[in-house]
Amino acid sequence: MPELPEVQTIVDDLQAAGVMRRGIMRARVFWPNTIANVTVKQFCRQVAGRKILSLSRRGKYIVFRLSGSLSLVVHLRMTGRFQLMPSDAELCCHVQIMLLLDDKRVLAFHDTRKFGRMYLVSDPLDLLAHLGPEPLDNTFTAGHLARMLTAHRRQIKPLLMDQSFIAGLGNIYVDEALWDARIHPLRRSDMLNDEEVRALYRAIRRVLRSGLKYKGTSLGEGQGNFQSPVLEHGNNAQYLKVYQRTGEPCNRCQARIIKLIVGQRSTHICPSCQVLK
DNA sequence: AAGAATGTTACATG
DNA sequence: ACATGTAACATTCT
Repeated sequence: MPELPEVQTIVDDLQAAGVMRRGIMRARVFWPNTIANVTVKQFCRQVAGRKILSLSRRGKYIVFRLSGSLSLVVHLRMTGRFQLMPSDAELCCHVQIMLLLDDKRVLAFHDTRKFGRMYLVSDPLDLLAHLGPEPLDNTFTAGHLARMLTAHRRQIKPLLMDQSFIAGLGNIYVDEALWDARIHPLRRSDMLNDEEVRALYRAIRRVLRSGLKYKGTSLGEGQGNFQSPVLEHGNNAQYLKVYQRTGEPCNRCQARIIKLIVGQRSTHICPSCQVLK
């Protein structure tokens, strides 16, 4: 569910809520499969007594750097979220992991579909090495994107969704970026002209910045929907131009938005603005 | 009640 | 080797 702006919002919220410098008294695991690379027993033993030194994001991963050269790396997948609550609060049945902090608060990992994963690693770079560049980094330029695109001959949408190509984009923001750049999702990556590549570069950064500005995209009130650790929804949904707007008029040309399937994912386009050449 | 859902990955096929 | 398709993970919402 969460893409770069949602994950960054979660990291920012946890920092603002004062999670850094807090100690972890103990951990409880309710869904063992959430722990990806060690046993539940190892996880609980390793995490207890450590202090949270820093929090950061890489792609759609959250990295908790802990004391003693250990990092807790979390991927929320479709429905993962963090909740901060008093230690005497009742835990929802979808809470899969619970971290008891030394200030009488609980950092709960809530995940209805149970696809989320946590890793304990000594060096996060090992786990994150497969990721492509950060799209909002200063070092990521349009020229850089152009070279990356011509190195493949793939459909542009699945390529942008590929985390080893570029990190942090998912189904919503890719659809939005392609609409913004007027590019059909099935266009071959190496066939875009310079103008289209520059438009795509600007569009990717624009839609991500919009998501960040409005603290993420929440599409409804359901269990799987995006919610930040302080239990707030993001406000970016109102600025979406195509995602989940099937049948509604295009903001540029009034043509009706249509839905198609690309790379097994639902895809929303304006059939008039985004033509397959 | 069938189908879809903000993600990733292993495996199969062309 | 590379591009693409399928299934799996598990649950809720429409």
